[in-house]
Amino acid sequence: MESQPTRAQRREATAEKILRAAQDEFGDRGVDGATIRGIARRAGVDPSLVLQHYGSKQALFELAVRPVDDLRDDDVSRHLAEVLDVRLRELPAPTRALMRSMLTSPDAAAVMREYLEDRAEVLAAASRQDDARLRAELIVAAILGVTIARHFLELPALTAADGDTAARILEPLYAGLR
Amino acid sequence: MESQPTRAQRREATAEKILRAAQDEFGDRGVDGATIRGIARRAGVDPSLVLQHYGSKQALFELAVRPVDDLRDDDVSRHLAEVLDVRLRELPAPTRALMRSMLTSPDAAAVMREYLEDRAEVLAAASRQDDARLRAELIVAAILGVTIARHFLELPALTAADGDTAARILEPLYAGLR
DNA sequence: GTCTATATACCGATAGAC
DNA sequence: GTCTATCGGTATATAGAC
Repeated sequence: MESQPTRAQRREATAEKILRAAQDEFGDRGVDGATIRGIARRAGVDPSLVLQHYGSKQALFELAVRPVDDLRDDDVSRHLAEVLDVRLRELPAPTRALMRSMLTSPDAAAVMREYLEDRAEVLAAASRQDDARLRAELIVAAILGVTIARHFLELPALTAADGDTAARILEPLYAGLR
Repeated sequence: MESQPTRAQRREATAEKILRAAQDEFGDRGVDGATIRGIARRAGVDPSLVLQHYGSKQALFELAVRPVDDLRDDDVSRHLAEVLDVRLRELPAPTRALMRSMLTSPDAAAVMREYLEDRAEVLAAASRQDDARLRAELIVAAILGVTIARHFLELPALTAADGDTAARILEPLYAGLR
């Protein structure tokens, strides 16, 4: 119907490129440190296009940090090994952007809190312990700390370790949940 | 020798007041979010006095986040209960300022890494396990995550819990270190 | 549709009046 | 010693030229 890629398609492709650049920039510098200009530079577009497409820096941030479902948490017994294997390797760009900003942006903190509460609820639901909810929150908090120590602080032994080894050491935390 | 409080004493008192205000401001907004003007407002002094006393925002930050020795970690067996009891209650102002900025400021991240490495080294030294260092780093990382979840994300069950209960649940982590 | 130019608002830091 | 005034820089966001 149209010659080559549609105008709408080209516009869509540019928007995608900007969003990915935003995730990288937010992931490296945090909400406050990131700039529209920096995002545009990464995407290879004009700065005004960024706001043309997404309205404001804040709106773009909220799209950029929408958590990805990279974990299948239906199998609780495999939860730890899986999550650690994922968290110790590479962090998805939206997750990295969210974590980088959660201590300085109330909005990012709220998104992270809801995400962790969801995961804690799933974990606690499988248990019959009366303190299951506290145990579950301690587990997700511990994994959060390990992820920060690995990707943002780079503690040496933790950075060198693989997911299975770390999972074996943290395993006892899950025993109390059964 | 001098009438009432010395000029030097008054100057010292003002400097102290500014430093405490800076710890609060950095603790609430992070390095980037904090402003010289905001610190001066909290301290009830003129903005120019802040730089008059401390030279630059960065120099003031480095003084403000100097970690406090609030933990006696010579007794490893009591380590967990003690640290959790402290970390779950109130966070010292310098610690709070350091944690708030560690994800967005490379300098703050470096200070936090060194602090955690020190603590991990002390913990690992008491063990004869060959993976003691990794176990110790996992422990300090977990405590870091719990502290963030409690004071910055405010996970509900964790916020309501007391140190002893949380320590009892996390206790198995230490068993593997012996 | 894309980019240039700019309005508006803070910031850190400095110089100098009092 | 303390504060006023300001410099120079950078940010978001907008309006209009092309």
